[in-house]
Amino acid sequence: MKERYDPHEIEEKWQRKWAESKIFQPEPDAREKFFITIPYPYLNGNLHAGHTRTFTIGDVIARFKRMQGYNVLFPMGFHATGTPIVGLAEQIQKKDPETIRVYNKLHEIPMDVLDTIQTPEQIVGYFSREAEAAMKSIGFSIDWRRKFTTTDPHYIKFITWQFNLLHEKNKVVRGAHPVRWCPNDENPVEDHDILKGEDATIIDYTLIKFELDGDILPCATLRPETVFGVTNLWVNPKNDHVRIKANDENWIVSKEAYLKLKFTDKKVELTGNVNSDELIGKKVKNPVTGSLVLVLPASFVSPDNGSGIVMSVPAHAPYDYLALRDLKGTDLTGYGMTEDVSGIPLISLIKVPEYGKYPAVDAVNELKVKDQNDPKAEEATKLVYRREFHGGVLTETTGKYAGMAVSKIKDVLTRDLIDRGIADVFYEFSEQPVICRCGATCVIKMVENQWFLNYSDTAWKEEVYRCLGNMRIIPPEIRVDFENKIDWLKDKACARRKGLGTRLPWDREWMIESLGDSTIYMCYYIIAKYLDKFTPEQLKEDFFNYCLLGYGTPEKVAENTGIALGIIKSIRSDFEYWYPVDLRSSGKDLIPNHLLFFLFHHVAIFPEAYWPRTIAINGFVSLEGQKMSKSKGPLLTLKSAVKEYGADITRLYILSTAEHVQDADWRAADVDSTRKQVERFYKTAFDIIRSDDKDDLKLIDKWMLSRLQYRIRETTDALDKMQTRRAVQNAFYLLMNDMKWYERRGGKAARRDILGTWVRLMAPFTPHICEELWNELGSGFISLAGFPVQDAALINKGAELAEEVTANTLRDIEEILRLIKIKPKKIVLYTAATWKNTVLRKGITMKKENTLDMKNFMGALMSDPAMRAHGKDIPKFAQKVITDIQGMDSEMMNTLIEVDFDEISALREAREFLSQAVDCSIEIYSEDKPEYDPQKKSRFAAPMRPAIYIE
RNA sequence: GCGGGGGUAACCAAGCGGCCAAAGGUGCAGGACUUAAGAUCCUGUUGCGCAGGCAUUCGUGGGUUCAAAUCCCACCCCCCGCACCA
Repeated sequence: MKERYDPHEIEEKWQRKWAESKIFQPEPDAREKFFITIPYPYLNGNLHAGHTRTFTIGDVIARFKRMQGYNVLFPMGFHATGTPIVGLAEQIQKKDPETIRVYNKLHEIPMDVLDTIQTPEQIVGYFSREAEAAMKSIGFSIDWRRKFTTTDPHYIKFITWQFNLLHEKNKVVRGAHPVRWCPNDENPVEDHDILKGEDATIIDYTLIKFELDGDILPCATLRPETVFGVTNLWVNPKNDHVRIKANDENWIVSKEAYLKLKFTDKKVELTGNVNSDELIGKKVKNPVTGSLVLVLPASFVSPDNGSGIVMSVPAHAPYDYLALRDLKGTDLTGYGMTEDVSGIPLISLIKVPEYGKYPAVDAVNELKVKDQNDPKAEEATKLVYRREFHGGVLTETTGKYAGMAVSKIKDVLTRDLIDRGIADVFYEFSEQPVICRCGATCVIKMVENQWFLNYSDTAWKEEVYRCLGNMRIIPPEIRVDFENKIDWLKDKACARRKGLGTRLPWDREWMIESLGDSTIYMCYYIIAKYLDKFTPEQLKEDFFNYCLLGYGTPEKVAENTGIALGIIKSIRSDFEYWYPVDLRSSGKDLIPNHLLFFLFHHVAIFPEAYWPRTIAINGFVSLEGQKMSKSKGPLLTLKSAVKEYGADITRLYILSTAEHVQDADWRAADVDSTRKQVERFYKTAFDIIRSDDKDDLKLIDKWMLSRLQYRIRETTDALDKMQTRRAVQNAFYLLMNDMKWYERRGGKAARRDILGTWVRLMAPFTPHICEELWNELGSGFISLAGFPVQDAALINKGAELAEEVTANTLRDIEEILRLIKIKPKKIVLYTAATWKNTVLRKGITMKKENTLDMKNFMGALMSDPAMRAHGKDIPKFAQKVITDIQGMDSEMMNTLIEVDFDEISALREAREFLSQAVDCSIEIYSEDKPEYDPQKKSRFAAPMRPAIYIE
């Protein structure tokens, strides 16, 4: 080995040797298997620091498990399905300047190369080559024989089989669903297509059909239960209204609402204009209560929201109450009305703790809202809504719904009303307007005949729950996330009109959406090793049915497909060996989508024995505090990080900077300091390897070996819980500090031994440098060596206490010297008298028996004749001992009473060290027999705390 | 709004009932080494203190306990997700 640490040389060398010796290409054997997968990367860019983190965590666990003796399978593939790559190809072909800039600067693709990746196929080819090279350059222990891309013909056969199966099992069904739609492009709009209104969500209003002489006045509301409290309808005289035919009904709505309705699943046809005067002053029938109510004018009614016709519930809606109040004294005879509007009685239907019978009235008074045009009306509305939603209960007014919580009523009631034919659902953006990149205003369109995965199916959800219940989730806190998301998941459209991927086998104009085709592909890694043994055409349904599900017989499959019988049998037995997935480790962004679907599809397709075992989640990576972005920057590619720092330093840094779901922040300054630490590690190791220390083990060696056991235990425990940061802290930084102290204390004899363990402890994190060092220390690859196991026999509490006393004493002396600011001539230490140790032990014993108080303690002590000799010193000391013991944890107490610790000889062994450290001669006595004690300092000695006298 | 996570010293970040004035790293200051710089190693980094001590700290305000950064209650602030998009 070389004296100077050269990461790139070492890393290339060991990566070559790993590949040559094929040590990461596992085959089934007698060992217990461990199958770990990380979601394959999507090929619309280069791997970045986020991938680096997720994949490195996976690799560390793979290496850790391998060293623990598991037969580890860690494969990798590439995801290319969907629309982004097609879109990217179009942008590159168009030479879109922004795209060119992003891919040249952020993704570091040279301009001449960029010219050669014009088609989706070229893009996929380029990025998969780059990704593989990058993952190799950072030393991932991946079995590359099993790589594939989701656009491969073999894979398409696999997905075809899967979807046919799901279709048969009724997991794929037909339906309609609302999407954001650009009428100009005639396409659904995705987030990045939106110019304005990105945050707008689709909310569903209930449309309640009030009747007017054979016409229907639909009123959109988010609170359908308030239909029981309707006193009138509102129409804005300034708005334009139209009469339309909606399916078989005649509706009257605002002109704007008509335009929106055209995109819904209703067949609408314009049949004429309607003047506001034709509506205002008329009486309409409430379809739910049957009562007749007036249509009245109000200025707050917007034509853009809902149908443009609003039902009025003044008891619970501040706007309605205000508008009604505003009408007081207004002359309505122009509308042909003679009714006294001010006499309309309010109808209360919700009881809520914060308010009286009419919450809207109370809120308006509370906030002193002037009229319907006062901005505070909005505030009052939100306040009432919030309180009624959370604390409100429906009253008798609502008939059979009385007693229900407001928060629970909406879906139930809407369902009931739709079933009775007196309501509909109407979708509306939560914010308006929503503008497409092309400049057009977006609408909500019902996409018909869409294919769905019916995730909302409760029986299916139950199975997923059961699966989750038997799984390990890391970290455990996020289990509740999964539970919530399972509840929340609705049917998911699983087909698209464009993009790369697999066609829906029974409806070939649709492409299978790309999240659906990546749910059970982990089992495909098992097949992927054999791809040269058959053509895609040979992969018929019964091949998968047998190999993955065990249906049928291998002989029949061989006959039917022409695939060699032996191959079919091998694949099936490989599957039975490797499956299920033991660990799927992923970034937290995939929880509400991919990981959820991963579970759903596994429970739908496989028997319980093959359901996933563990999911682990990690957070994102930011750069110098800034959020990373593939499309906007900043971006740090894996390739450039490794190029600059080397694989081991990059790995160690990214693992040590954050734990679990926390986001990691990549800071160049900190990476630099990691590099220094790694260099120091290398230098320390180099010195030890070069040296030739043979000596008997001293107390300090025993201390160091004892510390090492503790670090082994912590590192192992941390890795079991996938706490990479804690693992690195223990295996690297804390152990490094132990080594510093050990060397400072003159430790030598155990160094080589310790290094052998240390290097193995570090091997999962920094495998290359550890191979290089192991090459000098052990035999074979360290990647295949045994992970250190704690040796309880090497734990030496006595040695640890000795070092603790030494270190504490040194600190005390230094503190005193700092304060008195003199150059000492001589320092004298006095260890505590025997009787004080006896008192301490007695105190601890009594504490453990829960009998320790001053009275008991004194009684017990004074009953001992040997103690009475110190009678006058005992009370004060006993008091101090009680206080000290109160602050001790049980481990410390046990150590102090169980370990036979000779304080004075420990200090004597450390005398030379202490003396050098403070540059002064040191004498050590026991308080029992202080040969030199001019200031009577020895009486201040306490166990583990020698008295100090400085001349 | 709903759901989840989080607020700890100059900064990042551990700790989640007791050796906690609080791990580790960074930064800063001092010292050792060196011709010097760098690297490395020590020491310090809330305040006060000429004997190892004391006082006050862990978002804010209350409470429980012999003992709270850690448990309970209320409040304030920050971050993330809410879909048909990978």
